Amino acid sequence: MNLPADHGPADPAQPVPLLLVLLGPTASGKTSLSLALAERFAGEIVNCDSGAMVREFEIGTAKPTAAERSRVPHHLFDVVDAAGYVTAGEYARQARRVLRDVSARRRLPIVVGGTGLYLRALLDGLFPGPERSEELRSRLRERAATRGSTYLHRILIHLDPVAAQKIHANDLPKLVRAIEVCLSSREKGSRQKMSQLWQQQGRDPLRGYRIMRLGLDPERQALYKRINQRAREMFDSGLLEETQALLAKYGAEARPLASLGYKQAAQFLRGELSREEAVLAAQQAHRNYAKRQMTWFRREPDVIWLRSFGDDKPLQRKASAHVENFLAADQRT
RNA sequence: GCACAGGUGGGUGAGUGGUUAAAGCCAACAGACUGUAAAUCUGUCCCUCCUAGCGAGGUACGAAGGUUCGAAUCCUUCCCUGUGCA
Repeated sequence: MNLPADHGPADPAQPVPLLLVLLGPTASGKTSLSLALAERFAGEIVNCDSGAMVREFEIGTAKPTAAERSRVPHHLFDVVDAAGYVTAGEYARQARRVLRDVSARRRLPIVVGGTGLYLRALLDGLFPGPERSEELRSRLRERAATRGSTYLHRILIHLDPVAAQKIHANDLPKLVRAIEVCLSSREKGSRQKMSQLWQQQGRDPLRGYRIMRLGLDPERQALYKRINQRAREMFDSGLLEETQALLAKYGAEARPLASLGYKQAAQFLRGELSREEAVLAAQQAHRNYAKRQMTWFRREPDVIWLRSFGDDKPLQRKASAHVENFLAADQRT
C-alpha cells in the first residue's frame, strides 16, 4: 500500500499498464493470496469466477467475505441474480471495462478466478460470433431430447463438416452452439461457419496490457483433502438453509442451483440423499471440478506456477517477489 | 450349531460351461473446450513384452481339489460375510 502504483493508465506517453492474473483450482487459496497481493501492491480484485458473480449465492461459492472485501476493492462479484446468467462474452466486456477503470486510477488490476473460459474470453477474446438465440436453442434441445444428440450432430455435418468432426456427437451444448453460429450467420447472408471462426487467429485479444499470470498448483492429495473439509464446512455453516431460501425464491430450475454444492444440498432437501450422502457427493463434485480446472489451466500460456496453497506464507512471499520483478521490469521500460 | 443367501477387477454390480481380461456405473488418471462453463464431452483404466496391434505372453472371479476338449459359471471340502432359527 505504500508503493507508488506506477503502472499507469492507457496513455501513449505512459508505460503500458500491468495486469496480474491469479488462477488455480477451487480451494487452492486464491482469495487469500489475492488479498495479500492487492494490499501490498495497491491492487484491486477483479473476479473471474462464474459462480461468484451470482447474487445471494454466498456459502456455496466461497466468495470473499464482507470483511475481506472491505480490505481492498472487489469487482464483478454479485452482478447477476439467479434468474439471469452471464455469458463468456458478457463477462469479457464487463471485465475489460473494469480493468480500464482500475488502471485509470493507477491501481493494479488483479484478475482472480477459476473459470477458464471466462479468462480466455477476457484475455484472448471470443470470435465475433452471434449471441445466443433462445428459441433456436430450445428447438434444437427438443429435437435432441426426442431423437438423440446424434441427430444434431448429423445436422452439423451438413452445415459444417469440419466443426462436426471436432465436436463429439454426444456433446450437446457444443453442438447447439455450433449450429447456432452457422444458422444465424446464414440468416444474415454471411454463411459463416463455426470452423471458420475457429481458424481466425487472435480473435479479439485484450490489448494494451502487460500480463503476468500466477498459478496455484498445490499437491493433488492435499488439495482434495482441503476440498473435502471445505465442502463439509459449507453444509455445517448454512448451505442447506441458503439453498432452501434460494429454492423458494427462484424455483428449482434456476441454473446456479444446479452447481457444485447447491445441487447436492437441493437433493438432500428433496429427500433424494441423506445429509451425509449429500456432503460426500458435494465433496466429490468439487474434487472433479478442481481436476477439470487444472486440465484447462495447464494449457494457459506463460503461467508462473506456485506449488502450494495461496494462504501459505512462504508462497505469498514468493508471489510478492515475482510481482515486484514484474513491476520493476515495467519501470525500466 | 442348523437353515437359507452370498463371496467377481480400486468400489459398486452384471455375467451362471466356450468370440469373457470379464457389461454398465462410480472412482482414479489424462485430454478437449470460443457466448448459461461450478456446464458439457472424450480417452485410458490387471501385469510384462514388442514390429504398439480388434498383437504376444502371464496372472485373475474367497481357498484347495475335482468333472470337462474347455469353468467366474458344474461337483466336493474348507474359510469368510449377511439374514433367519436355535
